[in-house]
Amino acid sequence: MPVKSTGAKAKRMPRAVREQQMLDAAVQTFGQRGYRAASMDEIAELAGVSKPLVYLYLNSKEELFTACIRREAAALVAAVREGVEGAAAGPRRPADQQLWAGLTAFFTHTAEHPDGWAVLHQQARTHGEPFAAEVAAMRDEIAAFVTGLIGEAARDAHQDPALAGRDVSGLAQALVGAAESLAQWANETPGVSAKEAAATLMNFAWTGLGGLMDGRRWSPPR
Amino acid sequence: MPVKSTGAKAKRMPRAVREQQMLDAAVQTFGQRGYRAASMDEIAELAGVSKPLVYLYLNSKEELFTACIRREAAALVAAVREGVEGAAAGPRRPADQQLWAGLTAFFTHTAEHPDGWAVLHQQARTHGEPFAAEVAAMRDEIAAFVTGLIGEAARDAHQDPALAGRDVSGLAQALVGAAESLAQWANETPGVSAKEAAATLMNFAWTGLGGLMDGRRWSPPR
Amino acid sequence: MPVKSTGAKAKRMPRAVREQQMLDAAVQTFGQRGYRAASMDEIAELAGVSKPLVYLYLNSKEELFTACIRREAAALVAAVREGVEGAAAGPRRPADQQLWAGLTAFFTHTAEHPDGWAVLHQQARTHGEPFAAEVAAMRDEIAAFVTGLIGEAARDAHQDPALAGRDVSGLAQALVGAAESLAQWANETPGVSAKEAAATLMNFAWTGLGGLMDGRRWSPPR
Amino acid sequence: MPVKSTGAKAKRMPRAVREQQMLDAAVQTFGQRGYRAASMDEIAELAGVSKPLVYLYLNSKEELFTACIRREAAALVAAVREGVEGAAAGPRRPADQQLWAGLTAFFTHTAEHPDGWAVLHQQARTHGEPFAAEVAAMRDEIAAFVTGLIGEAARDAHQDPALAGRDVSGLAQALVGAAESLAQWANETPGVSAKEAAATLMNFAWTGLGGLMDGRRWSPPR
DNA sequence: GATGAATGAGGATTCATTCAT
DNA sequence: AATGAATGAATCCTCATTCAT
Repeated sequence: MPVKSTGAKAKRMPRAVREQQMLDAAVQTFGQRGYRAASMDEIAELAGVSKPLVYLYLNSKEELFTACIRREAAALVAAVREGVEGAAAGPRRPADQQLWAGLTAFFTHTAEHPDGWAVLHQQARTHGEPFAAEVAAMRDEIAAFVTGLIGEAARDAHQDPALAGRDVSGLAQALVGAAESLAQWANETPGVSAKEAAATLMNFAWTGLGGLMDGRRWSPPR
Repeated sequence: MPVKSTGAKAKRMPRAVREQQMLDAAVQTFGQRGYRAASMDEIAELAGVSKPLVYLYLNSKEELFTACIRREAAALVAAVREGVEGAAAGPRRPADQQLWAGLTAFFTHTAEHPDGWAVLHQQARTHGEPFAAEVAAMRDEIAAFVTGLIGEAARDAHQDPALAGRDVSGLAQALVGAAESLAQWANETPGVSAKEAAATLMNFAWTGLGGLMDGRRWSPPR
Repeated sequence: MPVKSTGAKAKRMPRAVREQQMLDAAVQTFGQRGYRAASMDEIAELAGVSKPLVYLYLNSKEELFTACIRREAAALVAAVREGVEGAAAGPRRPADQQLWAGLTAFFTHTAEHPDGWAVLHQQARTHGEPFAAEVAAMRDEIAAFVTGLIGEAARDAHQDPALAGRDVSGLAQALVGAAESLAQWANETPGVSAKEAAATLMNFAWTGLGGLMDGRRWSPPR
Repeated sequence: MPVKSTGAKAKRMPRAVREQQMLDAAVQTFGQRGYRAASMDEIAELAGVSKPLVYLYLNSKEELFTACIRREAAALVAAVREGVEGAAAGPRRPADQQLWAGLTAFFTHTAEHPDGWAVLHQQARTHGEPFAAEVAAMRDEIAAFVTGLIGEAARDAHQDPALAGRDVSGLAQALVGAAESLAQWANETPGVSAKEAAATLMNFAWTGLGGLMDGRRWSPPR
């Protein structure tokens, strides 16, 4: 059963397709080698094209990297969005279930696209303002999303949000950071599934949030 | 009028001192530029010595980097240890206060040694097994430490600590991620101090941990 | 409403026209960037055609450059010829006025086609025998022309040409070189008009020639 | 008779020496190939060193080129200066003989250093402001020098030098162009020596200048 | 008549690393 | 104990040129 499509040596394909192939190769290479260590030669070879073509379409290593970041960030945000909103055509689900769905989608996506996640989490943040800014935008988008969920949860519990706006922001930041770190850990540690990571975080986070909303606090001595 | 101070042009100093100067320069350079982008030229110049001397003492870029990681990891662990144990010559303090002391020490140390922290957290983990392993050892040491504290806390509360080893690893990861995220957020957001971030995290973490140890869990639907 | 003008997007034009557009673009690019720095990409874009078409019509960068040289050289020679002969349908003018007319035409043309002049004077002479030979032919043509004028001037003055043939050749070479250099200078220096340059040279040259023909000489000491 | 110095494979020489070798190679290559066509590879090989050493000492192609221009310009100016002043320890010579000495020195030097002259005259002027400025400085120095001589000559002849500054610039341009043209012609035409060409030029120039200073002018018709 | 897709070859520049002193 | 001199091996990027349609 010979397949005609996506074969290794397919020549003369439309630009849009080739571009995606290049981005695939670039994400993989950047993710595994790191931005500096990844060579354009390797990326081109992996994409099955010559180097000049990569430059013709993507202009420079920097622009190629930026394109990778944008694509992967958009894909991750979309995955989380879909996880939260996608399934529920019916009545709005409670906030905790929404958070759970989002976290699951997040961990699933990062587990399925480890290179993309490495690009976002490890590479983009460590190679200068312009790249970091690109990721910061995504992170803020997700943080805002989580912030909304926490507020909703407070209302669901018929409680005055005893949490000031800045508290909520801080918590969201902590949550996102924890999630990022856990995703990394889950990717690196054999035998840890996305679901498991999601459950761990959810367990920890939701319980903690619950406690906070009950008014339990911890105060530094003195 | 020979000067003895650590001034720039001090010649003929003992090997140990020269080595520390080189490591200082290397940590700074690796932390700010990244492993690949850091050049031995720059490091040697910053250390005020010639390149061959760097090679004479530290053999290769890889070994130099490893030496940096080891030194910074040891310093961080020591700082946390000292934060927890150092002050308390008297009776053992309650576990929560120990954890608070540890977190504060951690935050303080990383804030005061941003390059060292960058080497450990960003560079070492993204440049191949051998380096990552070095950091993993440190992380495990800290995780074990925290595990001990949690167990202690459970005993303080007369409860069985119902947390398995891997759970603890995951929690440690989450904590570090949250801490890092909060630290960055605190740095970027005007009006949020590092201490405040630490308190927020402690609040969140301790409440959550407390909940967990009380047996409160969150379970996925169905 | 189809437009016939030489507007940018006119499609399907006869070969001769397209070729001239390409040469226009090439002369401009070669003149401003230099032979090596000019890229076929830039030329094609400036000409408003695709690169393969340039190759279809002109075969290679070398041939394109040669075509530029030939066209510009021919245009310059024609301009000078026309300056000298064109206006005078009546009786032959004295030699000095012919020379003046030729120089004026020369400086005017080079001032009006700076890129073409740059191609001939700067680029063609600095990129290998084949191109230089092309220009040398033109230069010799002009030199011969001037040689004739000088001889004529001598006869006009009813003097035995006290100048041997080789002297005349040398003088013609000197004149042409001086003219070329002045043209360059006039192009580069704001505020120097073609007429002014022509007058300067004419003044200098004609006076000098007059002196020579009067038998005034300068001899090296000893 | 084996020679130990300047042998092809002399290793480990002091920096200053190596630098001169590199400049020698660079001048030769730039002069013959042109700035763009000259490759650093070729220069390094011709200099008998590796490419990195060229970069270590001279930083970039641009800086290397600038260094060439500076060195050659200084050498040419020095040669002319020495030609004019050097020999005459006694009383000041008449201006015409000084000019003759200068021209001869100029011709001799450029004939003996054709690559250096090509760098100055052909390459430096066609590759952007910064390089051209470097040469313009030299040209101005020489022009000022010649201007001085002309003024002196006028005073020698008890005449007001009726030449404005820009006239002098134009004349200098014309002279250089004529000289270069003559030099090339002399090289190509069998039986014409460089000295003869110099005499021809001197003859032409001095007579012309003399005429100008006598107030003889040529005026366009009408 | 005209072009989108593609590449082999080469060029400037940098870097980790080593000798010889 | 310390260094000035030197390089092999990449790396990013560009360009003239050609197919297949």
